[in-house]
Amino acid sequence: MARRNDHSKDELRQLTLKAVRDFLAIYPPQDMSLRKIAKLIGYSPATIINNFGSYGDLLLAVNAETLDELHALSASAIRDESHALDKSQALGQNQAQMALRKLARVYLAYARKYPYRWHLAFEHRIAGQTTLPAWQKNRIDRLFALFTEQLSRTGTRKSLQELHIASRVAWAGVHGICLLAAGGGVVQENNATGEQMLDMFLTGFLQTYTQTTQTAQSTMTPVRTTIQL
Amino acid sequence: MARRNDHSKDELRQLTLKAVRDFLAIYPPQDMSLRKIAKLIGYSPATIINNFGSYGDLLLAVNAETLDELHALSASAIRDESHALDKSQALGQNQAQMALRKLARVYLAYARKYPYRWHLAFEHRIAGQTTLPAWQKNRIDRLFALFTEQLSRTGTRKSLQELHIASRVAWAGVHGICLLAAGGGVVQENNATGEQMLDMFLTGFLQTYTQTTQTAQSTMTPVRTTIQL
DNA sequence: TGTTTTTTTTAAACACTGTTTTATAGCGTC
DNA sequence: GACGCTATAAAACAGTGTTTAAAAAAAACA
Repeated sequence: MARRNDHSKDELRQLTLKAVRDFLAIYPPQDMSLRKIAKLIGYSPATIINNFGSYGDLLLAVNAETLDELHALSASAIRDESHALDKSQALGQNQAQMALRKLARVYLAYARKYPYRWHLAFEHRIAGQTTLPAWQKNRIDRLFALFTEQLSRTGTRKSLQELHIASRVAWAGVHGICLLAAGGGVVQENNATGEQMLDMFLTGFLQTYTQTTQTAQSTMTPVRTTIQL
Repeated sequence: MARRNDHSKDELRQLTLKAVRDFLAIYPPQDMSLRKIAKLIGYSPATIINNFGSYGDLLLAVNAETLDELHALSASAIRDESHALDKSQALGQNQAQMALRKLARVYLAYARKYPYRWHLAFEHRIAGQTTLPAWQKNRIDRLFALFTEQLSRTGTRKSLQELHIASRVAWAGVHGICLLAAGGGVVQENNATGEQMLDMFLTGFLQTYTQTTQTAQSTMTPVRTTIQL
């Protein structure tokens, strides 16, 4: 009915986001609803919509937080690795490889610690929206960039295109393994640990990536035509 | 109100499943609803629920179809590859590697052709259900088994545990890349083609997998402690 | 100070959703 | 023909996100 002035616009935003975070710490996204969050913060559903635009936009804001947090953790983990100089074989290449492994482990640890929020961030699609907003896409790209940076530091000469593809492959592999290891999805793996899978993947990937030079593409499989089902 | 006897129980099941398939050929899963499907087949919502148990169970049935179709296509693609004897170097190992590459391409082609159904099959979780039914889990395991089979045919001696992990890694990599290449999700990649990414992934994975023997695990990264965030 | 304007908030209405209940129309059986 | 059984759906229910309209408090202005 009337204005309350209990919280400022920004305070209410933070209050709402925290409520969602707390909810997703216990319950999966499909159990969440606008009205439940509204009740949790003691405001009406319409108030949340006024502040975020829509329920979908609220989820998008939560996802932005999640991606930011994941990025921050990843970046700091890499920074730690870069600063700790490996005395046994003080080579930037190996530092880069170690950084990539650490990156992968941070991903896995995050997906395990916040499974619902992690899941929501990577699979939520807005109802009518076919493409997600630019500020969200930038956050995804920033995550990719972490992989690209470290791969470029491995010392192997690659074309920009190859580097681009390699970073996507690295990310996709890590993501797929996290999906399997962190559960929450349809597929789930219990017999193999996520760490084992990540190690096997990165060992194979990095070994071939660092030994193959730009010009010697002959070790790569020849291009084939797309399969028609 | 009254019984119509237009279709038998099984006919109605097939009719409903086809309606869902047709719907998902055009519109994404989040636009679908029980009532829309009911209207599409000319029956009431309650009739569908009587036949499938719930809307969630209907989706589960659709997913079963999807997984069956994907399995059938994969299996036949592998069979073709196994029968076509490679005359240049008629070795089972390379046949297995080629089969794995073909497997990956079938996955990608399927995810591209039926993005919405593919997405639904791998990310749909029933609301209250924490674990999916056994008959569905078996279908997922059957997909993994295709990877396990081919990996075991590469001729490299591995422990059962290692083979198990490797098949999961292979699947996860392929899945992650399909997620990226087939779109539909939050992340999407346009600059790199799915085929390029699959080739790079499998080349790296298979090269290391086939060269590393069971006893020589020294090339693998030493086990580390789990990261605490 | 009193009045107007603006802003914040919500209650209520709306159009949906999946599900349950209840009633009924048709079929097979005696 | 009367009986039960079964398939079907209409209606009711509890929930969803969103829009509309109204009201009250704060801010701006006189």
